[in-house]
Amino acid sequence: MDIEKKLSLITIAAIKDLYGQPLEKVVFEKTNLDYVGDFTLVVFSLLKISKKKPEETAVEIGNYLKEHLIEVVDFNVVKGFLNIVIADAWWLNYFISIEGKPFVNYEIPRNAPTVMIEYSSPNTNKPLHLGHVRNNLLGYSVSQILKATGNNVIKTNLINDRGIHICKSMLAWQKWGNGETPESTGIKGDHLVGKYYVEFDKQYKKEIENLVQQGNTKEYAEKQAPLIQEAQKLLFSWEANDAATMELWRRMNNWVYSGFESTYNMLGVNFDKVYYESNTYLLGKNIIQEGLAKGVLKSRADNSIFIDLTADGLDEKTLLRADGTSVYMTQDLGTAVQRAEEISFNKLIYTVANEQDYHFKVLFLILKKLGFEWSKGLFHLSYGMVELPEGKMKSREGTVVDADELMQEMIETAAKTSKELGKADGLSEQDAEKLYRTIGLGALKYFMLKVDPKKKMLFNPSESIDFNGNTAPFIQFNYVRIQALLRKANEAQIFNNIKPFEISLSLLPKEKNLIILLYAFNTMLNQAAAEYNPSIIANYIYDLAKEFSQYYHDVPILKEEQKELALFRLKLAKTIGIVIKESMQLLGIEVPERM
RNA sequence: GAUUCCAUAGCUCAGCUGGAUAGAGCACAAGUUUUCUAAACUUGCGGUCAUUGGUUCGAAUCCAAUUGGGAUCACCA
Repeated sequence: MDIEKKLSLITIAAIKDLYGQPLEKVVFEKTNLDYVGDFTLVVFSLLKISKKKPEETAVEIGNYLKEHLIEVVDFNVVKGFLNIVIADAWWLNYFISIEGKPFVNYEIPRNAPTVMIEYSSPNTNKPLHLGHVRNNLLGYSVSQILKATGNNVIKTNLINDRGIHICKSMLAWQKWGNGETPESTGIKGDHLVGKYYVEFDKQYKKEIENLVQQGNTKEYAEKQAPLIQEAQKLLFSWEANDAATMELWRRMNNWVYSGFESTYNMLGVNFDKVYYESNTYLLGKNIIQEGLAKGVLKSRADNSIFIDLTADGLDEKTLLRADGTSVYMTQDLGTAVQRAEEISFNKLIYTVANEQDYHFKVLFLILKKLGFEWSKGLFHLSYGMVELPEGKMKSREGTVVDADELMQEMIETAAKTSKELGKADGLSEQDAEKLYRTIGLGALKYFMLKVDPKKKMLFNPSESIDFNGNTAPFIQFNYVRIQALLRKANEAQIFNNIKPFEISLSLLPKEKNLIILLYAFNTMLNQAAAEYNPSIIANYIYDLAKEFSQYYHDVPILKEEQKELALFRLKLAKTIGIVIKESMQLLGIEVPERM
C-alpha cells in the first residue's frame, strides 16, 4: 500500500485510540528540506481533540506510529510539527518495484471517458504568431496529459476559414496582388495571405483618415469606407456561393493550409479531427430557429434574433443579424451541437485565450438554456495572453512575434551554441540538424509551458530565450548524461557478474530525495491532469533534473568501487532518465541521446 | 460606468485546498575541471509577498476596502 495512505490510516487510528475521537482524514506533507524526516504531520488542528500541548500531542502520535508501523523508524518534533522518518529499506524496496519501468501509460482503458479537446483554431487570413504558439503547445500538452491519465482523447482543430477577415485578404490581393502566388514569390502561403491582410488594413486606415478629414465622424468613416464596403460585398457573395468568389477563397485558403501544415509539423502538434467553419456556420442557424420555437430566443422588430441573459447577470446577446447572417456565437453553437451529435463526449475542452472568457460563459449558458444535457461537460481552458514589453500583440499593426521566424531563430541559436560547445562534434550533418531542432524548439516549448497557463506571460524579443538554468536544454543535458553513463556501462560490461543490489544499502540523503521525487510522480501527474496544467510537470521535471545534476556532480556512479552500490546508482540514474524522457513527452518536448 | 483577472527579489517565474527561517532561474560578484559530458556545480548579493484592515494559535495564501495594471461588456472574430 501507498506509504502516505498507510500513515494517514494509522494516524486516524492513533487519534481514536489516544483521544477517543473519530477523524475522517489527516494529510501528511512532504517534510521541508531544512528538517529531518520524509513526511510531516502538522498537529495544531488536532489540539482541540487531544486537549494537550502541540509538542505533547505530536510526540504521542509519533510514538504510536513508530509502534504500529515498521516503516516508521524514527520521528522528531519541532513545535507543532511531527516529522516522520521512513526506513531506507522501504524506499529501496519501493525503488526496486519501479526501477527501469515506464511511468506513463498511454493505453486507453475500457470505459475511458471521451474527452474532446479543441485547440489552435486559427483564422486563415494570417500566419501564426507567438500567441498561437502558446495555444498549440498548451492544447497538445494537455492532450498528452489526459491521454496519460486514462482518457480517450480526440484532438480537434476548428479552422476559421470564412468571414470578413479572409475577405479582406482576398480583396487586397485582387486589387494589389498582381497575381502573386507562393510559388511565384517564394513566400510561404500563410505569410503571403497575411501580407495582403496587413495591406488591406493600411489602405483602409487611409480611407478612414480621408473621410474624417472631410468632416465625418470616425464611426461613420469606419463603416462607410469603400474598402470595408467592398469586403462586406465579398462576404455576401461568398455566402451566396458565388463561383468566382468561392474559387478565390479556396485558392487562398489552400495557400494558408499548406503554410499552417509546415508550422504545425515544426511545432510537433497534430489533430485527430479538423473542422472548417465554412461547413458548420449554417448549422447554427437551424439551432437558432429551434431555440426561437422553444421560446428561449427572441426576435426583434428588425428580425434580428437574440437571447436575453440579463437575469443571469449578463447581457442581451444577438445570435442572428437583421440581415439573417450569422455571428461568431451562432457558429460556435452550431459546431458544439454537431460534435455532440457526432461523438458522445464526456468533456469538450476549448483551448482559447482568456480575452474570450465572457464569450464562453455566454456560449455555455445558451446551450444549457437550449436544454442540451451534454453542455455540463463543456470547459473553457482559458489561458493568459502572451504580451510584449510594449503590450499586446496586434496582427494588423504588425507588432507580432511570428511563429515560423521565432522557431527558426531558436534553432539557429541552438546550432550556434552547440557548435561553440563542441556538442555537435562527430555527428553527421543530418543528426546535427536534428539536435539543433530538438534543443532550440525544446527551449521554446519549455519556456512557454513552464508558466501557469492561467497567467499572462511576457516575452521580450530583445532578450533571447535562455539555454541555461531552468530550461529544456538543462533538462535535456541531464538526460544525455544519464544516457552516456548507460552506454559506457554497457560497452565496458562493468556489471556483467554483479548481483542485483541488496536491500541493506544505506541511502545518501540525495538518493532518498531522488527516490521520493520519483514516488511523487503519480500525484504530480494527476494534479496536472485535474488542473489541465502542464506547468506542474515542467516544474517537477526541473526539480528532478536539478537534484540529479547535483547528485551527479557530488557522487561517483560508474566510478564507485563497490560494484553493487555502483549498480544501484546506475539504475537510479536510468530510472530518472525514463521519467525525464516521459515527462518531456507530456510537454511535447523531445530529448536527444547526445549533446 | 459594469463585470472580471492580476500585483512575490533588478528581470522572468514557483509557492496560494492557511503551517516551520518565502524559493528557483537570469543578471551581478567570487570560486570549482589530471576524476562518469562545465548547456554543470558551490558560495555571496538581492524581499514591507502593492497598501490598509479583518478572520485565525498561525496569512504571501482566506475575506473586505484602497491603489495600480490587463481583459471583456458589438448585429467583430
